[in-house]
Amino acid sequence: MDISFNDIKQKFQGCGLKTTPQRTAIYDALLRSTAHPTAEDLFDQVAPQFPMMSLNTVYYTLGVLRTSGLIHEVNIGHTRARFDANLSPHHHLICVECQAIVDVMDPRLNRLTSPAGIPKDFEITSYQVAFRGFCGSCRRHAGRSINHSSSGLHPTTVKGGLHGKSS
Amino acid sequence: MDISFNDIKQKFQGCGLKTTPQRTAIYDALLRSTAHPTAEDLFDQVAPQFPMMSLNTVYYTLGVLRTSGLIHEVNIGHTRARFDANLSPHHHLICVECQAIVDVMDPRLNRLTSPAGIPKDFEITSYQVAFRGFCGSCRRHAGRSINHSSSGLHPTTVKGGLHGKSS
DNA sequence: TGTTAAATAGTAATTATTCTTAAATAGGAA
DNA sequence: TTCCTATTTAAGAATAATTACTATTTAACA
Repeated sequence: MDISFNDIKQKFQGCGLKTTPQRTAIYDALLRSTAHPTAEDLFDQVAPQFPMMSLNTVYYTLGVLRTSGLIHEVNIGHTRARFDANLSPHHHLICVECQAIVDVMDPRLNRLTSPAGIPKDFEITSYQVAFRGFCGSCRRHAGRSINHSSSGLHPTTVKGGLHGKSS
Repeated sequence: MDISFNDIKQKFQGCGLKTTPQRTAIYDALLRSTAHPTAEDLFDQVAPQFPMMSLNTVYYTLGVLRTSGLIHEVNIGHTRARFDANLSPHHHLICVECQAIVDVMDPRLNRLTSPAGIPKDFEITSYQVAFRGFCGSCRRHAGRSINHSSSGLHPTTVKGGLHGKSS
């Protein structure tokens, strides 16, 4: 996920965006991260290089990048927006304790077929699976043992498909 | 999805909750709805019966019901929380234009298996698929024709499983 | 190099939600 | 049935995240 300044400049130009130092730094920070940072996370990360920068600029920049399709907004809970520069189709694993978001790149999840029983005139343009649970450190901290049956998930990966046995 | 006052009373008692008129009305309104209303939606719906009620009570009540496991909070975007009294496992279809949320009950979606490539110590407790797109009325209003290929979804439902052909 | 539309930074405003507190009340005990 | 108490309600204040407004600055193009 390494990218040069010129790559970023080209992407910005391709979207008709000016290449400013702040914008470049924010987008670069997001490209380097897999943690799905908040606007404030990015501000904290970039602010040392730009002592005059305002949090507002981060929000504005993220809005522009999102509108241009260079980044995605990921929402887990309604408290704050999280951002992601990984545009390849993927899904998320969310720790309900510490709110960590981990990318799930299993390509089989990208082959779901249209669900049954939905309005015929609804046009689906994308979908995402959000897996929720407890990350390792939160689980250990709480003294939880793993109990896969509670998820409704099959404990092991089934070769060749995402479905379990028909019930 | 019809439920009597005594059913509600029993559910509240089972969770150690007092059966107050406001709480009953809020939960009843949520049970009758499939629109995944916001706290304010519910307030508007219930307020005529309780002119003195405050929005605060709705928030408090929804918090109590959620903690008791009687309702779920559904988040689409970070702007506001939406609520759902439908506890049976299901998924959602979200209109990115008008923010409508439609339940997707296709049982095949409840049989996904553990995704590959995730940390071994992460315990998944649940998952949900969020399908995004344009509902009929928003699509017609914007003059969009249906283009299923943009979703990565197979246009037709494949009998017997959720996966498409292996590529 | 000059021009201009876009971007930045600072401040204020807005929105959704939570906190605090006092009064009211449901539900169990006497 | 009446009393007691913890819970619930309502009202207003407070908070957190985000957006709006505006003057200044700057990147990109001519």
